[in-house]
Amino acid sequence: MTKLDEKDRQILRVLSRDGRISNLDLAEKVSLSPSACLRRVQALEAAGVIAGYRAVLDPAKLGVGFIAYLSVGLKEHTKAAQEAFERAVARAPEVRECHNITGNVEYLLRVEAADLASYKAFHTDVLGALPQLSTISTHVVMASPKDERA
Amino acid sequence: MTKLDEKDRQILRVLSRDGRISNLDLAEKVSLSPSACLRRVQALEAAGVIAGYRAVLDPAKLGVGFIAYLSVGLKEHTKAAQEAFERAVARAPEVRECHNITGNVEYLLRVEAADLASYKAFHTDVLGALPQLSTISTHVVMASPKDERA
DNA sequence: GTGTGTTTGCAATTTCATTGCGCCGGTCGC
DNA sequence: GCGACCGGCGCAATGAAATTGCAAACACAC
Repeated sequence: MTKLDEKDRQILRVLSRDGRISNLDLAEKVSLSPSACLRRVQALEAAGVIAGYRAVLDPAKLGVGFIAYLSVGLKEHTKAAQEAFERAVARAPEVRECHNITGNVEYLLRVEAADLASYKAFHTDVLGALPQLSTISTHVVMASPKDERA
Repeated sequence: MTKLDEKDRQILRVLSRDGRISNLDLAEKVSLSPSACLRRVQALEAAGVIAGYRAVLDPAKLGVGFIAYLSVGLKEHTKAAQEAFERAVARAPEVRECHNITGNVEYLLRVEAADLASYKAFHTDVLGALPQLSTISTHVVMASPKDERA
């Protein structure tokens, strides 16, 4: 993959909105023949520009009624402590995202749980079991006016 | 859609990892015939459990080298101020997510930009143009050890 | 046990993805 | 300027997959 041209960007725009559009429809949307279009998509996949495809699920329909972002600070900033924390987070299904950020705290987590009660359980059982944590603050999501990565 | 059974959950699990798996392969993975499997998928889509499909793009390959989360506080907490802010955010392509959260500040944003310079431009031109903001703090993402919603 | 409403698997049909091939436009070397 | 070369395109043929009708298997309720 040398460089993305306007057609490639168009394809990516469409696919990031509808990852399961048929190649035929996609080709029409970007004004290409199906074969040319498919070849571009394959090239984008091979180049890693398209990292994969996902179904977007509705949390509410799955019984997830509690979503929060957590700022988490560690006691020690050693490599070992960070790795231990990241391992724990990787294992916890409630944690959908974990970002290592700059600022007062080291991590920002996105946590999804069924309700406040199961969030509390997560807080106690998962977070409470980690000795390396110093500060935790919970920010409950009340709404997401924009969520393009949903 | 009455209720999700184990097969449905299995299907959702597979599709959220690989949204473009062929129905044939999916059917095999969940031990169903292709037709039965497809009908379940269609039902899940119709019920809104599957809200859609997306291609996951690699930000780095697209020239996005700067990702940050921003805590944003408003001066006034009026409905009008919130709506104005949300409208502005909806228009800004750099903002990929905007969550209305509890805590010291009202909003948490995820912003993606090409580099620090273009982030600064966003900060000045977009955020600087909003009179209703009181506090902004930027948390640069250094890494994302877990990002299931990517 | 029988009726009712679902869900399944099979098989036929249609639609789609995929690939080989020749064509066109642009580029480079001479 | 001219011809060989390269990259990308569309067309058409091929094979694979999605989709649907239908009858059997199943699950319950009565």
